[in-house]
Order: sequence, then C-alpha cells, then structure tokens
Amino acid sequence: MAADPLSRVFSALADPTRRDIVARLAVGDATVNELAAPYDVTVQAVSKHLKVLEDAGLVSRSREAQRRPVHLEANVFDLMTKWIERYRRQAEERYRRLDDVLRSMPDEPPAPTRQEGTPS
Amino acid sequence: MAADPLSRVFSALADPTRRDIVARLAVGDATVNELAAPYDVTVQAVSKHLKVLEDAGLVSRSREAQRRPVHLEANVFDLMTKWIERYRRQAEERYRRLDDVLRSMPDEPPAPTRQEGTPS
DNA sequence: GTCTTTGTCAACCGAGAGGTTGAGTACGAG
DNA sequence: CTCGTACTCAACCTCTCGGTTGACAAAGAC
Repeated sequence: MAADPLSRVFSALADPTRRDIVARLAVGDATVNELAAPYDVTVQAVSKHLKVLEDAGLVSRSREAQRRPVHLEANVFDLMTKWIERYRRQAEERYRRLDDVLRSMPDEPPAPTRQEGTPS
Repeated sequence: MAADPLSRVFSALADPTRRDIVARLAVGDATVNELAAPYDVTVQAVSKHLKVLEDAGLVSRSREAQRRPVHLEANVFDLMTKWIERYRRQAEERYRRLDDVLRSMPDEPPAPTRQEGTPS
C-alpha cells in the first residue's frame, strides 16, 4: 500500500475525486453519503476513497449514531509542503549560483566541472 | 495518463524512486545512466520514471551529443503548493472559527445546526 | 420485534503502473 | 565503415487501482 507516509499522501491526492473531497471537507465535516452525492459513482467507491485518505492521515472518521462524519486533518499537509519546499529552495539556490558563475565569467571558461554547453 | 496537470504532478511524486531522482536533480543536472546507477533496476525503468516526471513538467531533457542531461524544473512545484496552501488555510480558518464559537458558548447550546448529540 | 438508513466488507473486473528483456536509434571514436 | 556508448521503443508480465455488485453490520424509527 506504499509503506512510507509521503508516498501515501502524494498518491492519495493524485486522484481528482479525492482532491475534490478534500476541498469539500475544507468547508466542513460531512458524512459519506453527503460526500458521494455530487459524483455518479456508488457510495462504496467513495468509501474506498475515504479509506485511502484516512490511511494517508488526511482525514479522520468518528462515530455518531449510524453516521460517520468525516473530518479533514489539515496538519498532514505539512509533510508535503516541507518536502516540496526543501527541493524547490535547493534547486532555486543552485540556479542562483549558476547565474552568479555565468555572470562572473567574462570570457575564459576555467575547466568546466561537468554538464556544460559553453556555446561557441 | 491522468489528464489534469495537478494529478500528474502528485502521482509523479507518489513514487519514492522518483522523489529520490528529484532530490538528486536538485543538486545538479545528470544523465540517465548517472541517475540509474544508485538503484538496482534497469536503465529502461529509470528512463520510464523520467518520462513520467517530464510529462508532469517536473523535469526537462535536452540533447547534448548522445547524452540527455536531465534538468529539474522547480517552478512546477508552485502548482502543488498553491493547491495545498489553499485548503490548509481554509481548514485552519474553519478550525479557528469553530474555536471562537466554542469559546463564546458559556452554557446553553443555542440550536445546533447539524451533527449533534445534545442528549436528554 | 421489523423496517430503513448508513456505512463497510468481499469478490470480481478492466485498465494502468512499474518492472523486465530484446531490439532499434543516434551519435562519437577508432 | 565499424564499433561502442547512451538512450528509447515495443512487447510482455504481474500487481495495484478505481470501479462495480451483493451481502452484511449497526443503529435509530416504527
């Protein structure tokens, strides 16, 4: 089922229906039937989607009579955001440095490390 | 192949190998063979992973003799970050409001809207 | 008690993902 | 031109995913 938490969260949100459900839940808690209403799929299918979201930690389900209100756990987003920010920053930093290097390189390329066009 | 861009990006990053490749590329561009080296899978498999990343817009491949240097396109992360931030903020805002309501509710619960026990 | 509502579980199905091997392409080196 | 290197394309295989139907559990309503 994808062992690591990060894979679970990413793959949970890789489905448009599930992202839609998350968007709906951001407004407020809802029952399974309420969540299923907008889509032309069976309630069972939505129940499966909720299980995926729950396994990813994005959602929690409590018990209340025969209803199972679904609640969005927004804090799990942090896991993704941290991962994304880390590599974006790293890549942008690298880009900035490369830019500096290119700027401080008037004519003579001093032994390129690897990857280089050094066009004409 | 998942029509919408957001699904493509999320599902591209749902695989640990692909996230690893992204992490590697954040350090600097690399060829397919260099990227394949750390893993015990064939070069073809890595090439497929790169195609997925490329289709998601996370990566670009140029031509340089017979090498195909792979480059990380960090700006696509924005798509995800925006989506995530939107609903996280919304959910947190909702939580804050609920908190306010609970705080400004001394004893008497004034007509519960939905979902409520309010026993006896 | 029986009936209805709400939701889950199990089994099945078709499509796609991720892996393999094998052949083919593109390019520089000799 | 021939050879080796770097990579991709095609076919195949297995396993997972999203959907279905059908049966079941749990808890009010009557």
